[in-house]
Amino acid sequence: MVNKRERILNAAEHLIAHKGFQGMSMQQVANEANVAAGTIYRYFKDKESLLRCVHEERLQEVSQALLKGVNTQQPCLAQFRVLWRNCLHYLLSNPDCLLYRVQYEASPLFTREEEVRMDERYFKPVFEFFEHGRETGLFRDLPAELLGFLAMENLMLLTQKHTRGCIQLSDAIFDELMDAAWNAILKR
Amino acid sequence: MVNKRERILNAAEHLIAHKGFQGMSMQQVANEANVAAGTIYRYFKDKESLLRCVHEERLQEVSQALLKGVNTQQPCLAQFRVLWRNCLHYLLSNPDCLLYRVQYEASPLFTREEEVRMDERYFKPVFEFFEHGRETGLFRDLPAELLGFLAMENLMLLTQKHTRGCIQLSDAIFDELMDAAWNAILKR
Amino acid sequence: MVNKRERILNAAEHLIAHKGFQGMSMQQVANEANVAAGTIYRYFKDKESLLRCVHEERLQEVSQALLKGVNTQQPCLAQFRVLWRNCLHYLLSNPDCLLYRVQYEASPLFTREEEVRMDERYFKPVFEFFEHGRETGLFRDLPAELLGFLAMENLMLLTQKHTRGCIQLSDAIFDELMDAAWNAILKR
Amino acid sequence: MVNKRERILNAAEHLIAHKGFQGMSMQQVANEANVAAGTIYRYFKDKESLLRCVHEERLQEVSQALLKGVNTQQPCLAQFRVLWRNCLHYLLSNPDCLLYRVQYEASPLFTREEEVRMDERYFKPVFEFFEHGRETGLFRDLPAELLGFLAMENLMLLTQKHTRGCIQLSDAIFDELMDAAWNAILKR
DNA sequence: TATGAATGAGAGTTCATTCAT
DNA sequence: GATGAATGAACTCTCATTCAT
Repeated sequence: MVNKRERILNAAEHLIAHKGFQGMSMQQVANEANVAAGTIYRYFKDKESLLRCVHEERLQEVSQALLKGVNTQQPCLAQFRVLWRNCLHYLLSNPDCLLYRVQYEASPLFTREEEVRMDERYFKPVFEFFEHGRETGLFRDLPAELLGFLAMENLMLLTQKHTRGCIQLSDAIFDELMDAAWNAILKR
Repeated sequence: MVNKRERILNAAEHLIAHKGFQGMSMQQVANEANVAAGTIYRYFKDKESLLRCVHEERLQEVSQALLKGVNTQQPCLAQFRVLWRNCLHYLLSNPDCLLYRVQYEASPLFTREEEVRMDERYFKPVFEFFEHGRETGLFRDLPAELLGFLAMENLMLLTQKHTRGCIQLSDAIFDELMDAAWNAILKR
Repeated sequence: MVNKRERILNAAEHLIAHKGFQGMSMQQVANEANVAAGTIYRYFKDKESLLRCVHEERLQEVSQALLKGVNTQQPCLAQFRVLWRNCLHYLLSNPDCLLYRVQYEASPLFTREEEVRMDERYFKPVFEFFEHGRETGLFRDLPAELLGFLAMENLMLLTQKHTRGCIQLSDAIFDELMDAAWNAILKR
Repeated sequence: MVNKRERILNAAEHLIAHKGFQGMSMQQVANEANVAAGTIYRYFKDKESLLRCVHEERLQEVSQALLKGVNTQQPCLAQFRVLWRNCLHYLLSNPDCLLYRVQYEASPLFTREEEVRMDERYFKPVFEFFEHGRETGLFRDLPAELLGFLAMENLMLLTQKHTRGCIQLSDAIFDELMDAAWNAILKR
C-alpha cells in the first residue's frame, strides 16, 4: 500500500523537524503514521534508510517549489525575482523545512559524495541559471554554486531566525534583502 | 585539574560536531578525553550542562577570534576586511565550528531568549560595527543583525560546503566573495 | 501474556524480600523472571510502579488468606481462633511476607495516607471484628487497630524469628500463644 | 581520633534512619560527619562494616536504656513496669530507632547466628527476667524470648505506627497496653 | 593520618529491530 | 502483509572504593 509508505514518510518528516534526527523514535513514527512499529521495516530497511528517503523527498519538493513559474525566456533579473520569492515563500510556509535541513547537515547520515550527487540531481536548473548569468558576464566570475549561495542561502538563515522569533521581518525588508542579494552576485 | 575539564570540553566539542547533540554519548566523551565516565560528572552536572558549557566556551572563542585586530578608528571598509578575514580564517581552521552551530540551533537546548542574550553578550562589538555603518548612512537601512547575516553568514555555509569537500575555494574566490558581501550591505 | 506479568511480580516479590527494596535490581528481576530487562517496562512504568503493584497484590492475598473460613455468625472466640490460625499458617508458608512488610514500611514508597487507605481497603473485615468485640464489651476499650496489633502483630515478629532460625516453635507453643493473644485483648 | 569515628557513626545512624540502608551514600555520611569520603575507610573496612558497627552500638544503647532502674530485688510486676516504661520512653524519644531496626531486619546484613549471638550478648538480663518469672510459675511456660516478644514487641510496632502518624496514643492507652502485655504473659 | 579527585561497575531506562502469530 | 510483544545493547548517571598527594 503506497498509502502506508506515504504516511510513514510524513510522520517521520514532522517528527524529525520537531524532535530532531535522533530525538525521533521509530515508535513515535509508527504511532503518528497509525501503523505498527514492525510495519515500518516492510518499507524501509532501517531508521537511517527512512531518514534518507525523507530527505530525498523533501529535496525534490523544494526543487519543484523553487523553480515554479521560472521562465528561462525572461530576463535574468525577472527570473531571479521569481526564484528568490519562491524560496522566501517556501521557507516561510514551511518553517519545518529549515529545521530538517539543519538536522540533516548535522547528521553524519550523508557523505560528501551523496550530497553533491543530490544537489546536482535536484537543483540542476538552479545552477544552470547562475552559470548562464556568469557566462554572459552579468554575474561575478564565481562557480554557480557559490553564486547560488550568495543569492539564496542567507535567506535560509534569515527565515530560520525569524521562525525562532529572534527577528521581525517585513515586506520592506524582503525587498531590501532581495536587492542586496542581487547586488552581491552582480559583476561590478 | 583544569586540564581534565579542558580535555572533556574538547572531546565533547569534537564529538558534537561529528555525531550531533544526541548522537554523542557520555562514554564516547570519556573515552576521547581519556577519563573515566564518572569523572565527567565531577566537572559537569549532567550532559545538558556539559553541552551548554561547550557552547558558551565556543562562543567566547569565536567572538575573540572575530574581533582580533579590529580597530574602530580605521575606516569601515578596512574594519570590515579584518572582520571578514578573521571569520574566514577561523572557519577554515575550525571546520567543526559550523557543525556545532547547526547542532545547537537544531537542539532544544537553548531558548530564544537565551540565544539572544548570548549573542548580545558575545557579539556586541560586531553588532555595533554594523549599527554604526547603518547610522552613518553607509550601510542599508536594515537591523544590525540582518546586516551581519548578509555579510557573514554565507561565509559559514560556504566554508561548511568547502570543508565537506563539495566545493573548491581559492584566494581569488575569497576576494571576490568579500567584495560581494561588502556590496550586499552597502547602501545604493 | 498474563503469565509474564505474573512471573515478573513473583520474581520481584522474592527479591524484595531477600535483597530489600533498593537492593533489588531490575536486571535481577528480569533474570529471575526469565525475561529481558526491557520487557519489565512493557508491564510496569518503572521500578516504583512495579514495587507498588507487588505490594497491592500481596495485601490482597494476605487479606483473603486471613479471612478464609471466618464466619461472623460464630462466637467471637471461634472467629478469633480461625483468624489467628490463618495468620499463623500464612506466615509460616510465606516466610518472605514479613520481610516485604518490613521493606515497605521502611521505604518512602507509600505515604501514611496511602497506607491507611490500603489498610482500610483490604483489612476492613478484620477491623470490624475487633470493633464489634469492643462494642459488645468483650474486648478492651482500645481502637480496633490497637486490638488487632495486640492480637496479631507479635505473631509476625515471632514467625520472622522462627523463619530466620532464631527460635524453635511447636503446636503446644502456638496454642499457648493464641491463648496469650486472646487474653491480651480481653477486657478484665 | 576517637572523635572522628564517633562522628561517622552518628552520621551513619541518622542517615540510615531517614534514607534507609541502601539509600544512604558514603558521601552523605562523610558530609554529615564533616570528614572526607576516604577517611571513613580508615575507621571502617567498607560500607557493610560501618553498618554493622552502627547496629551494635545501637543495640548496646537500647539494652542500657531498657535496664535502667530495674531492680531484681523488687517484685516481678514492679520490674516489669519499669522495663515496659523504659522501652516505651526509649521508643518514643528515639523514633529513628524503629526505622533502623526495620532497616536491619530487612537487610541481608546479619546472619541468624550473628543475630542470636548479639541478642544474647546485649539482652541477657532481660531474658533472665522472663526466665525467672517462668521458673517461679508466674509466667506462661514459654521460652524467655517468646515471653519477651509477647510483652514488648508489640510496643515497637505500635510506636512505629504512632511515629508515622497512623495512630494517636495517650497515657490511658499506655496503661491499658501495659496491662494487656502483663496479662498476655501471665500464667492463667 | 587525612584528603578528595578519579575510577568503573552497575543502576534504571529507552528504543531500534526482530519474529511468532 | 501486518502486527506488537519481546529483546538486549546502549544510554545517562550514581556511588563504593582507591590512591597519589
